[in-house]
Amino acid sequence: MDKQYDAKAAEAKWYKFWEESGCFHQEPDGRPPYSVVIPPPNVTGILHMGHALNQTIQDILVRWRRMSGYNTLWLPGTDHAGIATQNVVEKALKKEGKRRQDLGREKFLERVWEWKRQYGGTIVHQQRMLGNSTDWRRERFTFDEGCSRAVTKVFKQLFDEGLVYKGNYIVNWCPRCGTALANDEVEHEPNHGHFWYLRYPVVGSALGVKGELNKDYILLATTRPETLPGDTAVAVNPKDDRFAALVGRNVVLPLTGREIPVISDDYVDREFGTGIVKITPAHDPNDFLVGKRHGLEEINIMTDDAHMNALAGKKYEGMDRWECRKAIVADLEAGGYLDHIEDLDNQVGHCYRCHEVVESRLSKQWFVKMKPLAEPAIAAVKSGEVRFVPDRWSKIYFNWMENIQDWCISRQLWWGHRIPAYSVKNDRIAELSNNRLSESPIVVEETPEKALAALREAVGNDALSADDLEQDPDVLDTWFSSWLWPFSTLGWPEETKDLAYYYPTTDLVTAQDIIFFWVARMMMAGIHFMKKPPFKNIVIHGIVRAADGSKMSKSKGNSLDPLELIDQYSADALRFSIALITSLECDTKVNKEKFEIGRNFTTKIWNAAKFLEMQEASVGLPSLPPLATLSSECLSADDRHILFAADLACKKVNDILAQYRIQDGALAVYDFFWDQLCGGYVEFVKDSPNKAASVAILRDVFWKALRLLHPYMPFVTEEVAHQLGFLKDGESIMLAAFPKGFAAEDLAKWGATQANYDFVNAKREAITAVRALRAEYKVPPATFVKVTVATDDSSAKAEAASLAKAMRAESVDFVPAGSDLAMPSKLTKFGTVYLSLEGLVDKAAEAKRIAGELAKLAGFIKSSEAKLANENFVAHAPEAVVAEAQLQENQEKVRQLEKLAKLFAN
RNA sequence: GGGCUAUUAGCUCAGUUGGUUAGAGCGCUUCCUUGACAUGGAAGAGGUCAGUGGUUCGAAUCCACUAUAGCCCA
Repeated sequence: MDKQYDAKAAEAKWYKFWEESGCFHQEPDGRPPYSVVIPPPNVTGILHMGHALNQTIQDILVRWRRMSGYNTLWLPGTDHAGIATQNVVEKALKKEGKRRQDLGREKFLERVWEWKRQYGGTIVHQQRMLGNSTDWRRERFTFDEGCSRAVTKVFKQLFDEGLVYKGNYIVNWCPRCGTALANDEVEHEPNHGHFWYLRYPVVGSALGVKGELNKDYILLATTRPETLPGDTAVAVNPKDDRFAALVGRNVVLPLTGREIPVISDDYVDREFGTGIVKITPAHDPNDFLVGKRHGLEEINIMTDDAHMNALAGKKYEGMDRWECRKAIVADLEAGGYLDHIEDLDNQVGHCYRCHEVVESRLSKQWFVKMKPLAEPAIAAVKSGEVRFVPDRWSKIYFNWMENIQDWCISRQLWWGHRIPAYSVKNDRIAELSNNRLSESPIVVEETPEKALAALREAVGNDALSADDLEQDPDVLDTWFSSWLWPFSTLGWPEETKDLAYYYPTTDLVTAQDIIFFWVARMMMAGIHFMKKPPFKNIVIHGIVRAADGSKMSKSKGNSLDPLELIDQYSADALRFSIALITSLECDTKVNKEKFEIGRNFTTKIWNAAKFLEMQEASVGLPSLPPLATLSSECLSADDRHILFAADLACKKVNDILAQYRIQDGALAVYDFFWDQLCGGYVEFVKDSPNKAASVAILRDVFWKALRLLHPYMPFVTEEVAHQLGFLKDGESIMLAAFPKGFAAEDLAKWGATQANYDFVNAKREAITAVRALRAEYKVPPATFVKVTVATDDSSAKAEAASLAKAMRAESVDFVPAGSDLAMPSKLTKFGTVYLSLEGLVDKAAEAKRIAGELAKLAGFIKSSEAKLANENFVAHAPEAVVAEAQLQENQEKVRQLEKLAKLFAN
């Protein structure tokens, strides 16, 4: 083996091999399936730390299951990201001085597809760098033919079921993107705004705003004065006595002279502002609902790019909404309507794509009725059929699902699944229906041909031709295709073998921030269309944050690039580090230094492999005895210890991964490899009395360790497995069996027992104790010392040689337990170890140190005695005996220290 | 306003159904280049488990309240 591990070469080589030899791909068979669909990244995206974390977790689970005998599918793909992708292409067009309208819809879409062909592969290429074992032969795209068919079919079915409807409703509108947004595409952020207090004269009052409050005029507060021309009422709470006399009267809407009523509605918060609120049904979602309840007029005063229209009044027409705000405030002040202004911190909605301030806007949109879909999705989690990991996310899920609102699914974009709703052209309907209809019926069909047939029937005219039809210009929200991802990607609506075998998928792994966007909706779609929830377990992990806890963002410059980290530390290092520092319970804070952990571990593995190779060379690989031929008599305690430890590690890792405790698994395998294997056993092997047996054991547990590690560090484990000859050319560790530990009878035959395991751990404790004594008494590292161990354990003497080596002792003698030697000592589970101090020691300093330790011990003894004096403690505590033993240990320590105190006293 | 979560060593985090003197990694101090590995080894220092009260023989762990921080929804 080379002196150093070449990660870059190994990673390139093995990924190519895995992908080309079909290691990632399996076909349905008789084994149990384990399937996972990847959260499809945005096709315009590039790999970020969030992907690295999310996909590392998935790959660990997938590789573990694959090695454990499951027929495993991890399905990759991307989503078409309506707004984002359209924006990217529009930006490119802008450089050519064009707008998408200049090209026309068809030509523009060609451009987008062209862009997709050229750049859409970026992120899937980057995912390969991570080592993902995704089945690329099944890669899907939310806008590919199959997924698109699924979308159309679903839309029609929901329409036929009355669960999709078109309505004139208030929606979130992004004036920059020029499209409607779903509620959860709006991000609310704190804003330092103002409360403008306005006076509206009461109709019939002579004094108006100069008169008496709540008699001649009313006072209300608003955060959005520019919407004033759209006001159609002012409202008070029905329980608010202050304004009871005003309800039913009219007030004059300033600047317009329009008279609007004072209404009463429970929506109004008596404590907020003045307790009177202006109602603008066309520009505020709450006001919209109030308006519906009271039959108010809806006056839309803005254009779709947030400029004022003619209904806002001649003076304001054409102004942008912020400009108009200034103008209206100035005019209100000039007219004496402005009472005063206060500062107000509130929340303002922004577009999650472009960050423009979202405008509430009245428009015709398509919606999905969510309540009927949500109910079974709630039940599936309540019954335990689908489980959240960690469980607490189910509360968040319920909270959202139980307060669910209808989902606005139409988007005024070109890039996306066009809504399959058709009608007769507006200017043709009267003629074609023989003047029976003034407005065309809308039909929803999967193809234009079917739509034509349906419209012929609806209109009652068989002469209707394709040219008379028009399709709804809008497209569907990207999530309307993503929510079908777990089954559309498996071939639905076709009843494919894959679908029958791999659906429902097993685990879904995703971050907390898309539980609503995606997870909840997939639950609804899966249950509604497939009659089965789309997955059994929903594993939610945190978000990767910068070292200071803030969100990573390019604009802040605090983000880490996973590709850069791979380049610098290797993909294995990135994966292992991220697994080791990430708890499912909370967000992960990362900085560059954290990735050194993984890199150092890779180096350790490589060096340990080199050691094994050397040992094999010195013994002769063919002469290593098979483990089955070994028996207890020919093994040392350390041999038995590592066999037991390896067995323990295998069982632990399997158990931990079954609970999705990725971090604990990383720690367990790290501890086993570094501390047990390298720290303990390798040192022993160097001087093993039965070297051939020990090297054979080392080889066996090393191979187990590599496989335990493989899900975390796929590349280095593959490379080392081949270097050491565990695998032949053409084989892969990713298809090797995941270790489950040894057979119980083998462990028994080898004497690899818990007692032996504890014994060796005790022995290591004794070694540490002597090293600590050496350090305390400043014995130079090169000096050989004399050690005495007080123990009655007859097996201890067999360890004399290995103890001497580890303690750097010229002799290790044994005396019966309880012997009282006048030397510095430490109490260990192995026995009391004594260090002979033939060298020089500062007696005064020692005496002082010992006095300090005695004082500390006295404290412990006192508290132990108090416990034991407590009758309740003795009666209730099952560990009382242990506590008593503890007391004796402390008293033993005190005796030793007192003895030493005398030794140093003069 | 409604909901969720967190607070343990300088930092990032473990701590599984309450049970000896609370752990790991990084960082820090001291020492060591002896034949796998200085991307390493050895030994150390460092915590009244946010606070207060309660339950219990016993609380980092269970309960209540308080403080601080964060997230989601309205």
